Amino acid sequence: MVPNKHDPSRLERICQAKGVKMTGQRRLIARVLSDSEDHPDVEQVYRRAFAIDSEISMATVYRTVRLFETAGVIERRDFGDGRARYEAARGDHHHHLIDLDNGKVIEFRNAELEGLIEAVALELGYRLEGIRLELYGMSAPRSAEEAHTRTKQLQARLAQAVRDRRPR
Amino acid sequence: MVPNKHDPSRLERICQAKGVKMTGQRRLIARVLSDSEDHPDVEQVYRRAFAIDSEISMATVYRTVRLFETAGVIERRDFGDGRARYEAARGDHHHHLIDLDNGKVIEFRNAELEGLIEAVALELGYRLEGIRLELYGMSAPRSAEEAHTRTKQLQARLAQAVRDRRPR
DNA sequence: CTGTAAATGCAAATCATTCGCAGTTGCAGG
DNA sequence: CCTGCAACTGCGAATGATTTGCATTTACAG
Repeated sequence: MVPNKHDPSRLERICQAKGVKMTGQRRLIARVLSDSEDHPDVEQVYRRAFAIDSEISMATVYRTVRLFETAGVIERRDFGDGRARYEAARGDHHHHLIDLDNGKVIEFRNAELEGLIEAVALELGYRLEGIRLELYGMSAPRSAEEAHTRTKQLQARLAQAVRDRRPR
Repeated sequence: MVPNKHDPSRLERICQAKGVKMTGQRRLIARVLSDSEDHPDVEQVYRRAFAIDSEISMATVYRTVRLFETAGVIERRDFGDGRARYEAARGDHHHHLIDLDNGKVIEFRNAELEGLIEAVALELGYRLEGIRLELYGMSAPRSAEEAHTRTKQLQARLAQAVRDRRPR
């Protein structure tokens, strides 16, 4: 029932346009990344691809993801947990806010902020080539009660973190 | 000539105040980090410590640096080159601008910027707990000529980077 | 001075990622 | 539709940073 000439995923089309040679597994990875709305690490990409077609290896995922990145088709992210995350490259620069409660990643953009950052770089005598901005925050509580609960949770979390370090 | 009761380094004093148990190698590492004005990685810390007293192992440096970090005495940095850097924790938050020409790290601070960032977080419904901001830039050329040279260098650099990926 | 918990050194183990190599495949040119 | 070869893939072994197990040493309270 699956059409032989499957319609290419968004990223596959972009690869095509950029002249990146496509193969079965590259198409698959392109599709997985096109369909992902989050920031999967390589293993997640591998698992999602494997679920569709088990004819793929980690090595190829690593190679392909690297290829796509240097081709500018996807972007690498590093949220400080020791493994690379990827997301489809969109035209805009956006930044990330990581929710310390649940690890969720919220994307945002702000022209004023960007302008100011560029100005700061210029002031230091530099032409800005890249920004890496991540915010870490707790979703603001609506009530004092909620705030209290949250504070206790945070304390517990921090104590735990101190105990077994090396966040996963 | 070295006094037996050596005067404690700044970080050693802070550890003391925080109740971190000190030993010979911890004192040594505290001194090395106190004296470092840059952002050494673990191997550099090890080398600098080893140069003073070879009675120290990498494992201990790793463990101590981890200990100091969780105690809030030093801060871990990650400039995206795959190894952790450390610097003594100062009271202020500051950010880093990495010079793409020579890898030098410039520190800066900007209240306006920080305020704006906090506002952005708030706007998203979050209380800001941490910021990670790194700028990557090329030192701005003073002349058109210099600009041209620089552009060519950049192109060569980029081409090279594309070729052998994995920045060191 | 002594006992014990904590710290250290060493080497082996982990973890994410890359690489070597032999076998497979995509596809330009016939 | 065939051919040939460069490019691609899978596998497992190699890397590089960091952590850990364990036997030994050390700090220091009693």
